[in-house]
Amino acid sequence: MGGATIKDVAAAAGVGIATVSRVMSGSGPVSEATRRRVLAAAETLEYRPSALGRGLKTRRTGAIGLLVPDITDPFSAELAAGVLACARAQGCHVVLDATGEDPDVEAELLERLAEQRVEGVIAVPVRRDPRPWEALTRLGPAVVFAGRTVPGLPSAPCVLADEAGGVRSVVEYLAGLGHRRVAFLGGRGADGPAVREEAFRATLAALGLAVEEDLFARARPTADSAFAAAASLFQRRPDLTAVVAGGHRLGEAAVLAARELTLRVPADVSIAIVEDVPWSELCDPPLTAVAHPARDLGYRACELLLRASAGGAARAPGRPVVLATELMVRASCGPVTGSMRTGRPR
Amino acid sequence: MGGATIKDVAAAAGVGIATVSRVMSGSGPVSEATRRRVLAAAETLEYRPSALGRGLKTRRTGAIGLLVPDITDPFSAELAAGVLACARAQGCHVVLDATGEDPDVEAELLERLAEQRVEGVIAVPVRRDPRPWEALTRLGPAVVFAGRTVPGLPSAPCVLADEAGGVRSVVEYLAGLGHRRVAFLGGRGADGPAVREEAFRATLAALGLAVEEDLFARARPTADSAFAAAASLFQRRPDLTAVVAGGHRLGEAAVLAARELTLRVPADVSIAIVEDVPWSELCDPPLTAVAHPARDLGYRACELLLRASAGGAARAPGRPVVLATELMVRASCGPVTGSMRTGRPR
DNA sequence: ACTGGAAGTGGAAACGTTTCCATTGCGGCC
DNA sequence: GGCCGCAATGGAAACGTTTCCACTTCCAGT
Repeated sequence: MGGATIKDVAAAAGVGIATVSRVMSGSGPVSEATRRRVLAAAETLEYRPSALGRGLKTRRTGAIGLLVPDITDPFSAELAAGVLACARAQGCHVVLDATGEDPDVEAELLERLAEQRVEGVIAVPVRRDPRPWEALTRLGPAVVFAGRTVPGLPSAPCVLADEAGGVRSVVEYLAGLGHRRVAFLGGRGADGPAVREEAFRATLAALGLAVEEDLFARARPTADSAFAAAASLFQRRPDLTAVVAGGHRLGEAAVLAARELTLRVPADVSIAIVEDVPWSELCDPPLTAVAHPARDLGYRACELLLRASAGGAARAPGRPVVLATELMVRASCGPVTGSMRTGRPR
Repeated sequence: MGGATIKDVAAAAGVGIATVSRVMSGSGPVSEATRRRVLAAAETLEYRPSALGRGLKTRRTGAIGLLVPDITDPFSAELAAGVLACARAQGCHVVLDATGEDPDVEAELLERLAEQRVEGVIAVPVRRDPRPWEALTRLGPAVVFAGRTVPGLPSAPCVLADEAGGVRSVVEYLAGLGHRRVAFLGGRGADGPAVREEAFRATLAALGLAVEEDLFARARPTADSAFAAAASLFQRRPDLTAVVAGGHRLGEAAVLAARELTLRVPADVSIAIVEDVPWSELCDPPLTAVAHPARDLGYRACELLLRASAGGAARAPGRPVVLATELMVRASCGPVTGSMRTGRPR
């Protein structure tokens, strides 16, 4: 019942275990007759080579660790789908875990993955501290960051979305529609990467628009906090004509808050969000959004990882791989009109 | 560089490997002084016990395979989150894979998991054929089905949502609002489990409502097909007053088709969907839906699995665990009024 | 016919653990 | 004052594989 071993197969086929191994892995020279006998025996005994024994001997497990903040989040899920696709194609398997944006959980999961002797780890990192990552690398596994970087590790291989470009494109789009008072709804803490807010400010400046601190709102990463931030923003600045939400949770909050305050979108206020989600086109009106290539990010991260763990030390330090974002123009942003909210009468 | 082994630690601490093993696993009696020396040595050498060596010896890997159709789907993702939560609490890790609703992929992934010597598999099964599952069980791993069953395996442990109850509750709700001509938008093939359509028919019958075949539409599992099915349904039966979508993809299609045909929801037609999704409340109007306890399903499936693989043969055949669904009443369903579409004039 | 080499095969070591068993002190009990 | 038993420890076998090496055929080339 405990599963047949290579010895059982060897005995059943009347050959040595080395020969069985050669047949199963297709490595050495084996006569056709022997191969058939071995295969038949393996079939009969329902033999499945043990990845444990093999891994122990070859020091290769074919395991990849994947650490995302929350598999329930569409970004994480798409990323995971990309990793799975690439891993499967390369004959690897993926050990998934969720950090919940908690640095301590992240550190513990890294320990576990190290024990599992994964060949590499793909992570959307939480911890700003580079040491756990350095420690893991020293232990063996390659590490590739996806979607975010760790400040202290500028040379670590990573695959990123072009956040700055995405934010720039949406701000330029809004400016082109005539918007001058554009608010930014950002995250506080680990959630909303500050990179989006930075890019927002930079684009405003580049376009020669005023940067009013009053038009920035920040929320903690809970639905309530996001809603409160959005609502208070709308009430504080009745003259704003557009808002960019720096994350899909924040986008939800903006939509809900606008609806609560009976603001018409886009007649009264334009809304754009930075992380596109499947439901943007189901909203009424459909939401204009910056789409991240999450699946590609995952696929590329996995490619990079496998190349790194195969190539060994020969790998170059490597610039970050940056994948383009795409502005999905839908219906939630409109031109500024004279009749807009508290804008000056035409 | 290849990582320190238990021997290295033993040498560094001046003890035998057995003692190191006892310290690391906290099993046997070890003097406090020795324990400290060993721990210090392990720390210095950055020793991480190898799960490979341990697994080989103990025949326990702590690995759980998780097979979902598509990790990108909210149901799968929530299920996975539940499994992860339970697995982590029990010190297990999860090997994730996506079947893409393809029976052959599913079979191949099962082979791989068997080689990995997972202790069990949690699966949203695709294949109607019970044999691959029986074969896997014979090899050792326990199997728990989640969300669906395999027709040929009535006694296999499984954790299900109360699909029938959910459908019944939404149909009764619609009937209570005065709806008499309620359409059902279902899936064809593996996607839309026929169990929902069956429950729909049964409830109609129980309520004494006519079951008109003309009010059933079926779509292949693509967005285009779903949209086409929904649109043609609305056009074919302008007199229908409500539609139940038997899946969230189909619900999307219904919403989009209604919008395309400029039907007002719920004034012209009421829409309800069977699988709740995060964006139902963001829709305008928010969608009434039957919510599945996907995360609990995953958690319970994992509990069941671990109990089965621990208890060994002592496990009872076990009735399926059925978890309640919940009708989330939102705004997309309204009472039937005389002015409704092509209903008789008041 | 003899030899060099290749094809085909089996034995045995090694991978890193856990665990059984044996060994050594040692204190307490009769 | 011996003896029993327990705490503390180390040695060695076993888990299932891969792979190096050695060995036997057998064939082609001389």
